[in-house]
Amino acid sequence: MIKTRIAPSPTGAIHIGLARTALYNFFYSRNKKGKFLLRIEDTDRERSTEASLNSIIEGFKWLGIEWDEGPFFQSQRFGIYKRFADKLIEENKAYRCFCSTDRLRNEREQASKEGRAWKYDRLCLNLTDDEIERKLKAGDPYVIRFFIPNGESVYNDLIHGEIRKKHSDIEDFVIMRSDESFTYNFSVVVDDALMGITHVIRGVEHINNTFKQILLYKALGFNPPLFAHLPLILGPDKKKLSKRHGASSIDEYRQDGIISKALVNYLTLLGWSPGDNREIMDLADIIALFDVKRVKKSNAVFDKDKLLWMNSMYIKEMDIEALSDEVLSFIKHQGINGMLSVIDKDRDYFYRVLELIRDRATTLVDLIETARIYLFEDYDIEKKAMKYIKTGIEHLKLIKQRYEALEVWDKSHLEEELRALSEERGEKAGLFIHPVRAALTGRKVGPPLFDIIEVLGKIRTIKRLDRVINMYII
RNA sequence: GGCCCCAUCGUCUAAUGGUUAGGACAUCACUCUUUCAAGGUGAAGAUACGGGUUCGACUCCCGUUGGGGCUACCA
Repeated sequence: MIKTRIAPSPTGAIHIGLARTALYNFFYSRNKKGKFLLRIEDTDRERSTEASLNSIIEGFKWLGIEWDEGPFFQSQRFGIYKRFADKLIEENKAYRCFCSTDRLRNEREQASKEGRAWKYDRLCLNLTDDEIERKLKAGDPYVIRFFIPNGESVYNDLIHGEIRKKHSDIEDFVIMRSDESFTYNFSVVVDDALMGITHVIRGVEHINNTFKQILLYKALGFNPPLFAHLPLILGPDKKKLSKRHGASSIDEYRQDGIISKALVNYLTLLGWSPGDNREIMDLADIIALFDVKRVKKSNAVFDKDKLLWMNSMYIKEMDIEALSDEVLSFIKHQGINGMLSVIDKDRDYFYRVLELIRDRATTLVDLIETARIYLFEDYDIEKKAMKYIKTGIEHLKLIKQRYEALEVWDKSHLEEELRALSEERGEKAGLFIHPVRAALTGRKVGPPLFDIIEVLGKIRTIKRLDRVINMYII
């Protein structure tokens, strides 16, 4: 059985790249009927935070990502790593290094100034047992470095094919820090091996690490898993997407009123496509079709416009109940006051309002702002709408009288009545239509007028017309 | 600098070595229409460059250029 994992480090909110990697791992495991696990890589004590951990878990849940095992925490597994590190030292596959960070930094700086490459010079490899013993006794701080043997490594990347690298290009990297915590490359190998991960799917920035890790797998006596390296998601400037680019965490999109299904759908298509021209796909479709073999090699620029378009498609085409649920949970998540009780009072009316306004909304924020107008009677009247009202005040009075007397309240009767009135007066229907929309919604533009009036119902309509007319009586 | 990865419209992408190089977003035009959208129709828009291999190359090989990533006691 295959097993994949997502292994975030809790040093910030879920950014777009992490979300997509998680999604691909999740899809792949589901497609292959395997398992998917969550592991928190909190070996960096300095940067890991509880807040970040919570927002990652909450974010994955929002995206609909479900893990079968975990979360596991690397910070709780140092004992395990220690055993394997000790074993490597015993077998002379790793060694203690007492070099000061100052010396290392100076060497590196000097080398880069002279335009030459530098890797650790193995000074401490030549230490005699006596010297090591003495330093240990003196309590000198040390790190453990992994000894890179001579040779070359090759592996077959599921996306990129065969990639090779000479060991002479890899340095004896640190696996245990001087504070006895373990570095990423080491803990990730021990964990992936022990947890039975069969497929490691992650960003291309890890290709170089892959060779270090494969060497570690072998030194430790484990079989390496299969690797698939995903293309990067870039900002508009074609640099790796980051905080610099504005909204780079999924939380920001959530707050902007993006529906998680739309975000998932969009992210899925950044680097992968099913091969036919399908774009709008639900989770079941994606899982059924997903395969890492179809993942692109080249990086992709994140296009917010297309995300917004996709979000608007979801808003337009979702079941009305599902859309309502999205709106409700958004309101709760954002802590918007006063709306929930009004919606609950008349759920059917809310559905009709959503149906009326959904076509014109791009985000949940738009949707809620517009819904407000229909839900509350104290809606504001925009300047542009006010102009229509001013010039059309007499028409408003006339149509109000007619509508008060109207018995069948549906859009065809409403339209008939208004058109009859305008014809009687030899005027264009627009002279009525525009002021009425302006009066009823406070907006110059919006849905077709008779749809608005039908949804509003007779009571609200008359009340709203009165309110506006009265503004001019005083 | 060294190592590694990548290269189709502005962007996301499709194309067993044989297609008028397809679709989507964005843009523009037309259409529908009481407004604004949506929808419909259409336009414009790409194989980075140079060499090979081949009857035939977006596709395979080499080089150039360009872009990106990594180069820590971060992950």
